[in-house]
Amino acid sequence: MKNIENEIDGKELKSKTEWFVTHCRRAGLKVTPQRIAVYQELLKTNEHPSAEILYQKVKQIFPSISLDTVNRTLVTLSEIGAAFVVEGSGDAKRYDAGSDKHQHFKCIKCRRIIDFHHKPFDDIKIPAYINDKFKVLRKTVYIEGICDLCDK
Amino acid sequence: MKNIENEIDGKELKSKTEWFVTHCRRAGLKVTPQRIAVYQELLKTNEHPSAEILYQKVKQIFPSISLDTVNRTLVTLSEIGAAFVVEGSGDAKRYDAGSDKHQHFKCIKCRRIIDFHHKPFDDIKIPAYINDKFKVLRKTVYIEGICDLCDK
DNA sequence: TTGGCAAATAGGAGCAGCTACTATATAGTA
DNA sequence: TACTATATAGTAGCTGCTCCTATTTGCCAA
Ligand SMILES: [Mn+2]
Ligand SMILES: [Mn+2]
Ligand SMILES: [Zn+2]
Ligand SMILES: [Zn+2]
Repeated sequence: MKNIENEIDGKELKSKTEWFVTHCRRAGLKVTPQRIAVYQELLKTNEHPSAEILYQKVKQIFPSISLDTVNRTLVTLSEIGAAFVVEGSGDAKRYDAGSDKHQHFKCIKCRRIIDFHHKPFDDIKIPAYINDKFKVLRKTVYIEGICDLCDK
Repeated sequence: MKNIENEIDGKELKSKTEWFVTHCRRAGLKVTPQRIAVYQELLKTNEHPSAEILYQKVKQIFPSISLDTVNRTLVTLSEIGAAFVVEGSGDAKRYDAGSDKHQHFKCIKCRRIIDFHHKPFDDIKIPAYINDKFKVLRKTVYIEGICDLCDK
């Protein structure tokens, strides 16, 4: 098992931010401190935070930011491929800036979303009749259950 | 490809309802006309309706039913395994009474959820380190993209 | 460097989709 | 048939966005 739970280091944070800045410019988006802050907070965690959680974090270093800006920023990040939504049912949307291929285990009790990477899941083949009929953009595998902390 | 788009026939509706009734009794749940109606409407469609859609349908034959009852009933159905939620992001929960193994294609434009069945997706193996650490309840594979109707 | 402007933000109102509450009704049973 | 725990209808309340408007700001061009 490839452990992908280690946090991002300062060097990677910097290089990813640089990529993000050029990527924004290329997409005709302004590089605002709010956007940088939201993106960096998302990069720094592997807890798949909701907009509200990110809002609380960014507010500590940027007290005037609004929740709406965080939400809009997250939509923008998704559009340019700098983040994506991890699907959930009913609860708040959860975001991920992870660029490496990986999958998720979701605890139905505590709602934790835990990264793992299982190579065979990357390689599952989409049947031809789906590719012929639809324009496929993404395939997703996830596992649900009770996590180690909740199962006592 | 196994076509699973055909609608349920009267015979199957009846037998599934009978199963549902005994299953409710066994679980100590009362068999109310509202529960039967919601369950049957869910059986009759393969469009993965939201609570609101089901509410509109059931109301036609049961005008006094409340949206809350539909929502509560759907939670109950999920608890006893008579239905499940198809995950989505942000929108209303979508429900499925399908008992046969199958997967979903989700159109990101029109939000249609289309059934298909690809045997290899049933058989994907969960890595041992996940099974060892967590109690696995479900594994899910889905495909996202643009459906044939939206892609013009 | 500075000025103009389109894009972005802050703050708040509005809305959808549940979920909780309470009085009434009813399924299961004795 | 009568009793009681469960379920329902109607409504209020809550969460998580999304829309609206006035103000600010990043970016570009002069
Ligand atoms: Mn992840
Ligand atoms: Mn289905
Ligand atoms: Zn847990
Ligand atoms: Zn579509």
